[in-house]
Amino acid sequence: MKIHLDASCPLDLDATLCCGQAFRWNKKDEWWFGIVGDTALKIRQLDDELEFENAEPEFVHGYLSLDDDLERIFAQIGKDEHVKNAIREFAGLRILRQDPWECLVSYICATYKNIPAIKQMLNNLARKFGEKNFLGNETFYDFPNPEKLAEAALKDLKKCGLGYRAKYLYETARRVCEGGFDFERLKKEPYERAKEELLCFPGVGLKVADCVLLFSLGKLEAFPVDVWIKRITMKYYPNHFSEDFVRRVSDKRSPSGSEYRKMNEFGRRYFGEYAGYAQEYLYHYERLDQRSRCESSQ
DNA sequence: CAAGTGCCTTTATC
DNA sequence: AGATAAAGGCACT
Repeated sequence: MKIHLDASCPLDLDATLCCGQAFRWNKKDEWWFGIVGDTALKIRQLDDELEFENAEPEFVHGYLSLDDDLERIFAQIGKDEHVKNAIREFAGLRILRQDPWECLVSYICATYKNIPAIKQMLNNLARKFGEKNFLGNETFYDFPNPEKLAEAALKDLKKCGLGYRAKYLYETARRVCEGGFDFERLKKEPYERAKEELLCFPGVGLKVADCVLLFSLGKLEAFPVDVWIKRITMKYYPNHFSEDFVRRVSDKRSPSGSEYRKMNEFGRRYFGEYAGYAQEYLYHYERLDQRSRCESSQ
């Protein structure tokens, strides 16, 4: 199957799948392999052609958010040279529409971990608790649904490398099952309301909630502030804060709740209704930039 | 190769 | 309210 991308619908598949918003994609040769819901997917991009196996075009179109109007989004978030440079570099990075449950679990696990370790944990969970799924000669595992994880023993979750996060996942899975928690309903709630509900789950703080809102609930105004975004904000946008605030926040690793709220509100006010896109472009740009500095110094 | 640092933070406790 | 510490373990230098 193929989807033709014209100039009005840019896509950078590599940036989209490797920028750290989703953790279960792997690239082998030209092809990306992943599993979305219960659909194992093989996909590649050749210039303006998107080629894939095992899914309908509508499904791929939706997952990749090809209907997000990037022209309009760039016009709104392109407030300064920092974002504009990032847009120039990889225009076509898109926010995926992930499954909310998988996304919630992913970011509960992601706290205080690096991306390779997060991938490892999620793969362990899928291998241990997910259903087998085949595509060609390859075996994939679905991401385990709430029931599967709610049945899991705490020690088996720990074996997946979750550490102290295991008990948060254990408790969250139970609450989602018992309450029949409806993520689809959350998509219809406004940002603040949906955020409040997510914050009730153990292991979910302000940052994790913002990630789930942005990456799976369609709240493009969400502006997650992790260590990178904190550094970026203090480095490029210090004049939006008091000198004292910048000094205090720059010195420590993670912000307090009120400091988080200040940076989060800045992002949403300054970048507007698509602040989440600005966040992702800045995040990816800064990380690539640092990686290239490392490589060139070797 | 060992040891140190950092990691898309949250929670408990003072 | 606000600061501080503790919580796996893996990856990278």
